[in-house]
Amino acid sequence: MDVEQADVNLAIAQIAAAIAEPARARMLCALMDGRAYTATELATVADTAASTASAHLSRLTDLGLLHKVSQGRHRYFRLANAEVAQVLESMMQLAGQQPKSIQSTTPASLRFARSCYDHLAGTVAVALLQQLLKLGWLAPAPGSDVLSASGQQPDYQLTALGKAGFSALGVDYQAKPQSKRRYACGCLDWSERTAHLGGQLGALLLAFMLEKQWLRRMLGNRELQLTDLGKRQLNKQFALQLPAPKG
Amino acid sequence: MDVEQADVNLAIAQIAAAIAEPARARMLCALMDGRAYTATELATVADTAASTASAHLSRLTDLGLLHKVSQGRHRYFRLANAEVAQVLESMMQLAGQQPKSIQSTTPASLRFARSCYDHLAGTVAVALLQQLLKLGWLAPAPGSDVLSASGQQPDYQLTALGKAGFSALGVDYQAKPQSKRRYACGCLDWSERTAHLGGQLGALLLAFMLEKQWLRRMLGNRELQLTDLGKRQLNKQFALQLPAPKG
DNA sequence: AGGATACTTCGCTGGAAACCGAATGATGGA
DNA sequence: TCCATCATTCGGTTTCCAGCGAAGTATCCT
Repeated sequence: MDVEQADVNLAIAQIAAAIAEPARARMLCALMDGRAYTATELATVADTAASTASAHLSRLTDLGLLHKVSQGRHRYFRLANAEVAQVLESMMQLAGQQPKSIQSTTPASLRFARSCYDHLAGTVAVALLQQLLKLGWLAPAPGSDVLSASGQQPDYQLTALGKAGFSALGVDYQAKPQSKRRYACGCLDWSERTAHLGGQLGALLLAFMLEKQWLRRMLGNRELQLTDLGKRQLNKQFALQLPAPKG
Repeated sequence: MDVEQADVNLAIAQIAAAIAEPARARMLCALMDGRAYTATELATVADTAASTASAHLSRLTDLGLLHKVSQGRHRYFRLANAEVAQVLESMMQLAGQQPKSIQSTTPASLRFARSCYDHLAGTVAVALLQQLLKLGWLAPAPGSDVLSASGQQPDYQLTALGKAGFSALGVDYQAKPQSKRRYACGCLDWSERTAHLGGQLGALLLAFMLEKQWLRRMLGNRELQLTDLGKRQLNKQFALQLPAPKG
């Protein structure tokens, strides 16, 4: 057996060892839904102390099985790529079962709409970003990884269509050159686990929606309430269909 | 998380743990060529003592990753099914390499043609069985697993075509009712690692080929020499193309 | 029948790693 | 600015298992 082959075997053994620990296997299975989870959540899934979970997550990340995205004081972990999912998928098949994901225990009202720093987050925000991309108002910026393969959230740029649309709405999309902040970028949504719109444009948009009474701040927390006006306007301006906020 | 999900995670962890040990990973990678290897060979691949390898192989077999076939004093191990190979394949892909197999160190002359107890084995025998199946002289017996999924080698039966063919050749395919021995069955070939023809019919066929001088016994070991006559006859009677015996 | 070969079982040892709690950064919210 | 929360690092304990050799069983080869 030649040296190169031995390397492959060793690599396989390392990968398998990373999955072999029941706590880590639980984490990885939970991540099979393709979303990102925080370290604390994964500690819950794994049923271990936070410190133990942290060590597990470090190992999985170092080995390249997971991808880590820091956002504020949270660390979001997701599967690094499709190949990792493929390995887990094939093992699940061998185990004779189908993948499931863990249940989210986030309060429904917070999941629906809330502020994320200075921009909108939650179900509404995720749907809005996807709609803006679908309508062609926004486009991924050149050189930006759409699927955040690099671990960075993608950048977006306004299209001509988007500029016209926001102008017509009365949104001053011409951001003041506020320091070096990114203009428009994806921001990982902690309830939906996919991106919503962040950056300067996201902040402008939230300010606009609050000013126009599409959204109302709830007292005491980051929850936002979508008004009837807001619901109608989102539907009218962006053809956005939303489910009723549960809870 | 519900109970059923926890079971899946645990199963995955167990599978991964079985692959995680470098020695076992080496064995499994060697088995990726789909052939069967003996415990001793796999101990060599794993670079461990025979006793250690035996424990590893037991674990892999108990977990359902390997299949064990006893033949004489040898134990042949192979991957249990395609799903296992799929898991390893995906891990190899993740490791960024392609599978290779270990080199066989069997003397070439022995690999080509030899006796296996009382029937023919080696490259010639494997090719012959496949040709008999292809020509329709033999067919898998009903209720017999063709791919030895049950761990048993498959049984075969002579078709009408086969009976006519052997009659014309002068092979007395009507075996004497020798105890309870199987009439025609696959027999794992230790150099080719796929089945050749065993059982009463296999024994009859070898006797016939020796009598007709298609094969000659070499002195001192189980090696058999394919004569020029034998080569011509195999080609004429069975349309069998053979590579030249190397070594 | 006897000797060689293939494999397994047993008992023991050593090293690797999973685990937790406490202490220490890092960040957001009031 | 202070506090709460999220996450990581550190130290010490415990559990697990891979490893070997020796002895035992099965099978073959002559």
